[in-house]
Amino acid sequence: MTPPDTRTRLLDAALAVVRARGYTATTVADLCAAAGVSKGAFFHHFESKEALGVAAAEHWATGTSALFATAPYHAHADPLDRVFGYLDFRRALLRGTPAEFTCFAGTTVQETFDTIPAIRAACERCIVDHAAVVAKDIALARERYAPDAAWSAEGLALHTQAVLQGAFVLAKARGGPEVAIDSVDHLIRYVELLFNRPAHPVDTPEGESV
Amino acid sequence: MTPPDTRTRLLDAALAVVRARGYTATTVADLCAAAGVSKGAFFHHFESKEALGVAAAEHWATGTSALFATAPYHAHADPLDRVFGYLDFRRALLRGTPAEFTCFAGTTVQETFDTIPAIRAACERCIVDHAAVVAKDIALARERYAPDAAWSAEGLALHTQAVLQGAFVLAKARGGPEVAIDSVDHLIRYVELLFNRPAHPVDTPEGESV
DNA sequence: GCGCATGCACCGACCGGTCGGTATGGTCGC
DNA sequence: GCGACCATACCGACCGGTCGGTGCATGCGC
Repeated sequence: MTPPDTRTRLLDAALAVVRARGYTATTVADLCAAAGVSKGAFFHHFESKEALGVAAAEHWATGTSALFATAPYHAHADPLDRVFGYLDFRRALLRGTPAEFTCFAGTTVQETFDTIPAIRAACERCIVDHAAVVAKDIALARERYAPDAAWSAEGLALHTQAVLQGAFVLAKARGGPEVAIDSVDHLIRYVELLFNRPAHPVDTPEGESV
Repeated sequence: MTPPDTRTRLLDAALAVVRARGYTATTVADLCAAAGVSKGAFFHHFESKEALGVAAAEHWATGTSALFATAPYHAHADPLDRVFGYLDFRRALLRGTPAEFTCFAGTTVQETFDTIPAIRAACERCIVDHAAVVAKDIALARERYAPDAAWSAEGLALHTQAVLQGAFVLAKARGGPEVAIDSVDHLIRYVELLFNRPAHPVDTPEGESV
């Protein structure tokens, strides 16, 4: 296991520190300290703090898309089962402190949407691209189970992301994940109602891993 | 119409500037310039930037609770009509730029939840107290129309706030209110399904005011 | 195998500017 | 003339960013 290189260490540090303290409050010195590198190394790899912000958003997208791509719910043959599997998976991730389970892109875009266009755009791609992945299974499920529904797969996928982002905000305000879990439960109930599939079999693991 | 006093001008400026730029990125000088007062005036009325943040959250709570208390949807005799009236009202507020329609408390708590406990707590009160107001009508509607429901009025009220907060995040990422409106539409559909009242009469005004 | 030139990764002291906050003095209603 | 209110000059700390320099891996002539 080779240790991550300096650039990756800085990006990982950015994800952790910014999620806890926010983008603006995070200083370059903070990131260097967290990554264990010098300021010279920072500006060798990134031409500015803004450039790091953009790169960190892309790094976040890479990490999360890998996490979801390898998640076990893809094994379901039925697309609607995969949709519920995705939601259960998101629900199961709501553990620990808010800084640990909340979203880098959502946090960062709130601070930068009006002042740093490049970072806003990078965060938008993060969220929209992930929603597009979710929308694929929703579209298949809609085609099979609700072809005449008044809502679109893309719109419902974006709504799932909105609920999650809002759940993160409330969890931060409250100081714990419970309120976020409750909100995701409402989202799951909504999807059950949309597809007329009440009380889907929750595969909440008893002996869980990670 | 007497002009607002210095303290109120600073608080109003804080709501506007922080919603656009974020709490950390907003400097005391920014606030003084926006309010048209001197730095001495600022520190006469607030002992620190943090104290202003707490006061601004309370100022925000005061303003929003007044806005919702005087909204026309309270005229409905039926509590469920008031719930839908509230959601329609929230939907109608989603106009203009994200900085104009998003929430001071939600924005600020994202930056400060892990670093400034007093501000986190003030923002939590903002959101939770507002949810409690909404929960009252939901509780009455639940009692009348869905007494055996598996969800609580308080939980559903918090979920409405989560959807709105998440809708704000997506609107900031996208740069406009459309995606937020779509998400609120999903929320309205969810409540319709919960109460078995499909396609409630939307009082979307054609000749609208404010 | 050796000496040396080259270039990349990295270091950390340093810069101008800005931060939140303070000290002091003036103005004005009572 | 006194206290509430506000203006202004100013402070030390810290910000993002720069820059001259160092250590080390590599390539190459011989």
